[in-house]
Amino acid sequence: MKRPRRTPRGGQRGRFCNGYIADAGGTMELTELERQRLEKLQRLRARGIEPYPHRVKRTHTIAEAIAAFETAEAAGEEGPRVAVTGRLRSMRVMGKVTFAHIEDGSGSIQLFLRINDVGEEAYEIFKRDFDLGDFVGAEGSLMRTRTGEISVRVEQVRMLAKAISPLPVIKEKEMDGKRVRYTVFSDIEERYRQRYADLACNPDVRQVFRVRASAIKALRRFLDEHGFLEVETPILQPIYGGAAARPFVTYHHQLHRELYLRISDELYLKRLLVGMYDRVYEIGHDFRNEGVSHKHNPEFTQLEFYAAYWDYHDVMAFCEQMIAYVAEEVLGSPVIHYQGHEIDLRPPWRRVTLRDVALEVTGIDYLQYPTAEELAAAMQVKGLPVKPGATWGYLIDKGLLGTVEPTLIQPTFVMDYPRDISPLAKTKPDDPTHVERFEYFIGGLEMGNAFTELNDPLDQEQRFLEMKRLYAPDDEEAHPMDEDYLRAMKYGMPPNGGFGLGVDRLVMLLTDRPTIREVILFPQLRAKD
RNA sequence: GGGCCGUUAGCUCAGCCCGGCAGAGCAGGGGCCUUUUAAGCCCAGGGUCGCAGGUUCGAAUCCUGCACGGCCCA
Repeated sequence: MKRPRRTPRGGQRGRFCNGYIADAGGTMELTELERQRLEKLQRLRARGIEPYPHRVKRTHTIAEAIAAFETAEAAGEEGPRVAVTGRLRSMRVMGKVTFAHIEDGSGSIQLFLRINDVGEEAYEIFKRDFDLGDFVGAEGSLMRTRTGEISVRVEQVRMLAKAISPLPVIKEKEMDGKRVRYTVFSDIEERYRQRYADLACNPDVRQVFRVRASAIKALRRFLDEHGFLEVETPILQPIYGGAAARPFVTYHHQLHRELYLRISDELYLKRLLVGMYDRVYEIGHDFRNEGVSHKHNPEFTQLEFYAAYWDYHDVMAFCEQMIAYVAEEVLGSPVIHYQGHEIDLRPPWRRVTLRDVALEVTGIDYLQYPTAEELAAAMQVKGLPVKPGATWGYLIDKGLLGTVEPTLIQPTFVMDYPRDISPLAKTKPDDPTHVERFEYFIGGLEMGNAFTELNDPLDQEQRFLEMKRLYAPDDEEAHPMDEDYLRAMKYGMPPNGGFGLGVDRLVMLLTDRPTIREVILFPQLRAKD
């Protein structure tokens, strides 16, 4: 929250020395450095130079300018004349000649300004009133300097947008072909709170979100090419469902009713199968009212798809192809590196039942302990975490699988889950205590969840009723009864396989980031103050 | 929810153990410098030491609480 002015102008010392950005009663407090820049801005205006002009002359992006020079050079021609624009990144003033770098979205280029070329007045203004971080335009011919760097021999330089606040300055140097950085903006909290500043001075962060965008594009392309229809379903829902999670609640004033922010897309997407779309998918945000951690953000991006006439084996085969395709498209290889591990995403992935992998890692065969009490006791003997009052399925899911999860580095399908934690999945034909469900893990992270979807309305109704019995009445993680969903299913839902993917986690994997906040542009943070 | 660590200049950090004038580099200001690239040299400036209490003649430093963040555990 902006605070009102604390003390009258003039008597203050320190960080917020001079109050406000304007005398007109603005509320932006200024630092010493900001005040100096504001003075420069006012000096520009006093000379009739608009620091925020409406229109810009630009003939080339910086990358285009460099390419144009190289073409001309190869043909033995003079360097072409260009007008380029960008953020001022460095300035080396050496008396009557100044070197600077500007950067745009395509790259950076050196400016070479001589007092003889730009004129005395313009040169002095540039030296005195232009700062690192300002957006500027430069016009002139391209050339190589004595050290061989392609540069603009500037004839005209213009202010395009004055920066009042100083960005952290990045200094870097080429050493053995590698870039060594000497100053950085690395305070994690401030990087997230001021992501714009993080992006403005950390090119590797910009790259993360480029990878993110191309991963999502690749997912879409793969699904589109396989006959899936992209749809949009409600985010505001009268009944939440499709996952075990606590929802966010909001209120519609005109309708006088509470609505929930969706925790998954599942029940609406499956309604569409009733409506005769064979293959549908949605990529969007789900919201879960839970704690934040290195792998959880309350708002996250999920891909879900549903395919009629598939079972979970078909989904597995499709999943491993899709993920390998995305890695190949985005990184150029299906073999990736995550947190020091080399991970091979090429199909086929390992397939193992939950029972077997839990036994392998924890030494507990949960079928030997058919009640929650027995299982909890066995887990305690092994020193595994046990939540008091947890159901049998919950113990298996959070306790056993939670222990297994970090060990699953290479892509792994963990199959066949207990029925009571999977109210929307079809039971196994030969084992009514388990369902045809899998979760898949890569790099020690759970990436998603899928099943042969339950399409028997009578069974589905039983499952909803069981949830009511198994969970405490106030447990919001219990799956609520959804009458309209049952009504849809009663019209006939084709057999189908469904699939979910945590897109943020996939991006973590592809960008080798250990925390979800590194791959979400504006992650949720506590309010400061 | 618990444990540990962090919060000092615009940025990155030292100082804290053992209390005694708040420091460095970069950035910014003034000066010199017409091919530099972490440009260089000279000069001067910049701080509510996260916030609130306590101990003390005296607290960035010791103690307590709180806030925010990080790591680990639940």
